[in-house]
Amino acid sequence: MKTRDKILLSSLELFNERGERNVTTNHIAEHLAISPGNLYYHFRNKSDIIYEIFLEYEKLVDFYLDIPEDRAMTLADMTFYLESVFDGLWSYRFFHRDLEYLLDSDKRLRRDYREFTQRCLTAINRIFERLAKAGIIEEQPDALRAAMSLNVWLVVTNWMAFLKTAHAEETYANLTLNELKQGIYQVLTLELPYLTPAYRERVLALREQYRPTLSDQDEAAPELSRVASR
Amino acid sequence: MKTRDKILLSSLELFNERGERNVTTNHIAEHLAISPGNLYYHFRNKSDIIYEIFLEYEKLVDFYLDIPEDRAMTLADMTFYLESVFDGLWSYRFFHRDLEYLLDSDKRLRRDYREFTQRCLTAINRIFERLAKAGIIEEQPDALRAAMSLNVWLVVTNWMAFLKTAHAEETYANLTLNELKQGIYQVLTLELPYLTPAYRERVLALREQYRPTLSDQDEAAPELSRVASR
DNA sequence: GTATTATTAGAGTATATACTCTAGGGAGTC
DNA sequence: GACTCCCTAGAGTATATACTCTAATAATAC
Repeated sequence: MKTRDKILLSSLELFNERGERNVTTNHIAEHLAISPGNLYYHFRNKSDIIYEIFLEYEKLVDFYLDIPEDRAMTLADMTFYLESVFDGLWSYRFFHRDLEYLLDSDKRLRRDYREFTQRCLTAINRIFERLAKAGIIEEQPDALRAAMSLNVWLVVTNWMAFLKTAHAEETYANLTLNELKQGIYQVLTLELPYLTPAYRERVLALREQYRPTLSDQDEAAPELSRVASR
Repeated sequence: MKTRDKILLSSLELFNERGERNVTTNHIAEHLAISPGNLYYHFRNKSDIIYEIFLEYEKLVDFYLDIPEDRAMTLADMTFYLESVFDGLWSYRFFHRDLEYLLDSDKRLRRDYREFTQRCLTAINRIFERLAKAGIIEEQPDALRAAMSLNVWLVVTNWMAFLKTAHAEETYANLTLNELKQGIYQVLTLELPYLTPAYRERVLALREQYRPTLSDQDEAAPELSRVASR
């Protein structure tokens, strides 16, 4: 593997583990057992590393959220979208942690992220449209669907931050993909009132699979899981 | 005003303006035209300053979310809760920006914030209970109400971050309290399907008052407002 | 082989940051 | 006046951080 790619990979790994703020370029070089000079030969600065990682993230999610138009949408499709999005969030989880600082430090990133958000919102909107067309949820006026999509986005992008604050200990290392996917429970909660009678039971059953469990939660905070799942 | 209080006030102001990460203790001292030594006479370290500011924030929100039990809840009450919470978010808006880093750097803060979140969730839950009792929303099973409350929390605490990323420019200074309160539109969107026929129209009208407007939004991102409000 | 280019090491640097230390001023008390 | 206590100034420091510079080595082209 090329040094350049190794740098990107290690950076992502360290950022995810410790948070971008706690990872310096020297750390990255040290972790790879290369010199700082070498690192700066491949990247002009730290921002460039982050920006390239973002481009990967963007590409991944864009790929996941590419909605085929040739057939009716199924529940399996919806599950795939949800699972994929949370997989993406997981793989690049450092990103949303320091998002605002990152956007303030890099104009390209701000611009691109803004457009990325926009595309995601549009994709969510389209998924709702298609779910309605497939008879899974009821048709809704455009304005409502847009507001619902935005709420889905807010819940999805904030779920991880919530989980981390809900933990008792420094949770950055502790968090698991499984816990993260309990966010799907919350997203499906948003959809509940709009389900058609034909699909209601099936979606409820699906949702049940993501219900937060006591065992997954931090034992030091049992009251939380109780509130979230009672 | 005592120097100690001036330090807290200036810190909050600078944190809100520039983000905690971009404000050093030396900046704070300089802004107040006092010496670093003086600052450190009053506070052992930066964490202590942040912690005390959090205690104020906590106190404020706890005060806002103290739900009286002696009478039926009204729409005006609900509006008050929503407005108050967003006022609080606004006054201490630096806090949620760097939340995860702050919690990782201060165990007291992590513990207290966790309990704070818990209290807020409980309060939201109680508000839903009382709204149901007052005939404003339909009664819901406990589990659903809990999941809904959590979604409200996620939307409320993430709304500001979303707004800031939606802006084209460094938006930290640009954001206004008015824009922030459009988050109420999103929260009311969550409640819509559960409203009783008796109150449906009134809440829709209330919600309309918070609908994001084009003029408030960044002109460089008109497509966003369109999606959010069409 | 030789010339050229790509890659790497590693010491070094300018700046920033959180925080310390010492000396002393002012106000009240005796 | 002297003593005490609270507060303040401001120079200073250890460490970290992003990044640079030079020289050398490996790879490739001719």
